[in-house]
Amino acid sequence: MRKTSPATAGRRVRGADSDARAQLLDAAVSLFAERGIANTTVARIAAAGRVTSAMVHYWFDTRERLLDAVVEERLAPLFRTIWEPADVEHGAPFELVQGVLSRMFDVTEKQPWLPSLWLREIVNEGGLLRERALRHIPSKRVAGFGQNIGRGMARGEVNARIEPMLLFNSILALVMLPQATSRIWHRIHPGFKLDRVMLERHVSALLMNGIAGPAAAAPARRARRRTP
Amino acid sequence: MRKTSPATAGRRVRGADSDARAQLLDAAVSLFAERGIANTTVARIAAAGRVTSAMVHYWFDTRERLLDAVVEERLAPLFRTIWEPADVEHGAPFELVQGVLSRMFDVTEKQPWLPSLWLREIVNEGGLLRERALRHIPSKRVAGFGQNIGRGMARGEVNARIEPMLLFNSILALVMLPQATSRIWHRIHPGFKLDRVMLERHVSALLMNGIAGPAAAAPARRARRRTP
Amino acid sequence: MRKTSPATAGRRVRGADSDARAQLLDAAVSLFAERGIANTTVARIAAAGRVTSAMVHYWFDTRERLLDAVVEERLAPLFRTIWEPADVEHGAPFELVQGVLSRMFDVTEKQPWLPSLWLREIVNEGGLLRERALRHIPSKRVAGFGQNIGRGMARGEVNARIEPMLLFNSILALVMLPQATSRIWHRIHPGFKLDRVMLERHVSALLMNGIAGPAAAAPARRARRRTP
Amino acid sequence: MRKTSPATAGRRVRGADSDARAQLLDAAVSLFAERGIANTTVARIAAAGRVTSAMVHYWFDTRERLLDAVVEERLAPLFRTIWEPADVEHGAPFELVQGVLSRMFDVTEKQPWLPSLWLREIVNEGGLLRERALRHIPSKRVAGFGQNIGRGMARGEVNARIEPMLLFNSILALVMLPQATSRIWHRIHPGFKLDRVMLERHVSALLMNGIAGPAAAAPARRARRRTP
DNA sequence: TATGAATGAGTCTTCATTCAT
DNA sequence: CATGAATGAAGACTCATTCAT
Repeated sequence: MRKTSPATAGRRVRGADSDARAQLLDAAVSLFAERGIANTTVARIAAAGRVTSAMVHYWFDTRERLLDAVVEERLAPLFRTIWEPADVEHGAPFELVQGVLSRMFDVTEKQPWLPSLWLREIVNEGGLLRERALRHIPSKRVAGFGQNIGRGMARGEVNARIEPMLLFNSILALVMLPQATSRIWHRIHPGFKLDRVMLERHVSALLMNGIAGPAAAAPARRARRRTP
Repeated sequence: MRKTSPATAGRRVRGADSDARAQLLDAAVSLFAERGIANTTVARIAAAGRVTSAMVHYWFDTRERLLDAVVEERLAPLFRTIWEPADVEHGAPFELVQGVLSRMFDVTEKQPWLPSLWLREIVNEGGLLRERALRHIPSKRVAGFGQNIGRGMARGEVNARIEPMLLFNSILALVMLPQATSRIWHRIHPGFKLDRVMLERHVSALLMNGIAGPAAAAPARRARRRTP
Repeated sequence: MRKTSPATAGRRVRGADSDARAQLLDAAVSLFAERGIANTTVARIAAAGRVTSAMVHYWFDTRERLLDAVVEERLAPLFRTIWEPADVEHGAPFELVQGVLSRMFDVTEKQPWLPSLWLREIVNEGGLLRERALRHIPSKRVAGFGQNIGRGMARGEVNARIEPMLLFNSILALVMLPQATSRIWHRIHPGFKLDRVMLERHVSALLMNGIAGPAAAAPARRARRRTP
Repeated sequence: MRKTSPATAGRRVRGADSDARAQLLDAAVSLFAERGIANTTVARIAAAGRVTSAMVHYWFDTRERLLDAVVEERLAPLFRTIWEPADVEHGAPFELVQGVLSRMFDVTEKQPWLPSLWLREIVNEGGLLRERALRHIPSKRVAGFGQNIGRGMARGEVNARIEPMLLFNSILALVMLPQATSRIWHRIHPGFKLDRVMLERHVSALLMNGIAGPAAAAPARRARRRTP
């Protein structure tokens, strides 16, 4: 028997009810980021949303479907925000990187739970959202991003020692890890305060210089170096 | 009232038993890396070690103590390997970075489970080994590493736009994330094969150029490029 | 403190609502027969009646009272139909049996859910309607039926090897079981189609000959035996 | 992860452990007969076996597998006992019926839970063991039984008004229903005591005379009918 | 050392029931 | 009449842990 419930019926749009649902999704997403999915019970999510766990099942049917909803309604839109504006076909490598980078910072500024979730539950081994999220990651664009960098490298604009296919991974790492781990660094560097501006400058400096590299900085020399 | 068992008695009994114990630790560490600690039951670890879960309790008493053992006997030595040779007081920034970097690669080559565990269970929010591991992380050295970079920056050797306190985090990210997430990238870039040499070159290129920065890399050259 | 609702107020309000109520009772009775009472949720009954489960409670207050209603409004009338015309005091055994038999067939033809419900939920051990239904079963008549057969046996009209008190049970069994189990027999005898005429002939043949017995089958002989 | 447990490991034969398992199966089978499967919780079965419900899962893994075990280890052997000795190819109809009949009585005498279970959970609509049990019912033999009766009828040995395909159903009904419903008849006929001898005589009388029919009761006439 | 049997506490899920609207 | 939202009380199942052997 399929019950008549928001979980299965066509989604409703009117305010009140989506509120409860949305609040639960928010609670879920925060807790998942803080404690990990496997370590977060339905009851805890319910408590964070000031309802009983029966209500979580009322809105999402099962824990698994709650995970589906998290991916489809919270993560997928962010992936789109990051990737849709990227023109991996024609964009210049540096602008492409810069664009992805700043959109990632925009997104994580508003959704502070994202870094932790992305690292632990999506890309890391055994991440509990991996399969689900993969369907919403624009694989072609991500691959296209790598190829774009590769073309830039072939044209001598990009540091030849980096690996184009790994670049996005590196960006992800540089942007997300500090944000997913900020608490532990406070312990190691007491008094240290991470903010977006500082982090963005740091990452941008590392990446942009890293990509450019000595070769790109003086393409002439490389030719010369080879000719003697 | 506490039973006499290897878990509580003085460690290192004789050859045979340390074997069983060591095998269980290996199994645990692999499974934790593959699936996450919260998602790995004692029974599963036991099965991977070809024993019953009662034996896991015989050797480690409780699940919590097993986590202690993982940190103390598997992680702590690796931390020492990475950090002990680092002379954060007197070393030159670039050599320091290079050293840490290559030791991290050495270590992860032999312990492929390390990256996933490090990211998910140690540094990430809610990591289940965080507190335990923190006691074994040489906080002073890590902080000293940042200060060393900071001094390098003051001397104009290091790109002024990076953030010294964040540098080790960035190194960790660049070295570990690709290794903790390799399977998902195979899906996005089919046929792509990650190996140590490639990764080390990539990370090294990004980092070294990134740290050096335009000014430090060849300040004269940039001027030239602009003048023509 | 009890709310004003059709469930508690005097029954029979007006056309429209009794319709909804009657539909729910029909749905309930069908589902109970198909799947068993313990295996049928209020929500499922509601769905079958195209309403919400809250409406089931509106009409019947609780699940238990719904069972009461099923017995009182659906089963009891059928019991009366079957038993009221039976004159267990003066009727002749064969006619009595024949009468009960054909009324059972009449009733089950119109209410195909009856056999399953009767067997599983009324007479079988642990039947969930047993207590409720017992109040509506004309025990005296059923007992009287047995006694009537007993008298017939004493008069030599009825096979002496049968047990009068068991006869109604046997009738019930022969009439109801095939109808409550028709689907499984289709599987064993593919192509077999059970219809009322066939079943009634079969049951009647078994019973009538069975009751009559060898003696009754040749009354002439018995008469002769007596006359000499 | 598959746990190492009796539920999945190859069955053990040594006394002690099978004991606990067998006791639980016994408890299950009794409770299912008394109260119906849908109305019997795992905890209740556990309590009847003087253990916790975790132990039921230890031995049977899931409730569903417990049902499998009930069918395979308790019901299937009884089906075999009843059907294996039946020679539906060559046996004479009356002997065949007599044989099946007495084996059914033998079996139900030792397993008093059988009738209720058989009627409610196997043959009745929505019986929770139907699919499982069907795999162990020797359909060919049951069908062959009907055909045997049919051939007897063609030879004029069997009452032509009965339906051969329905005969086994009728036997089942006559044998099982009284046993599955004995408690309710005590209420209707106070002081009535059902015992095997009485029931067997009754059923046998009904059936044997029923099958034989008027013709068989006076074989002379049949001969005559054929001669003209 | 090693195991099988056992358990208590917790987790997900279902369901009858209530109630404001 | 009718519903959607909400809940408490079960019920199935899992798991770390214990213990006699």
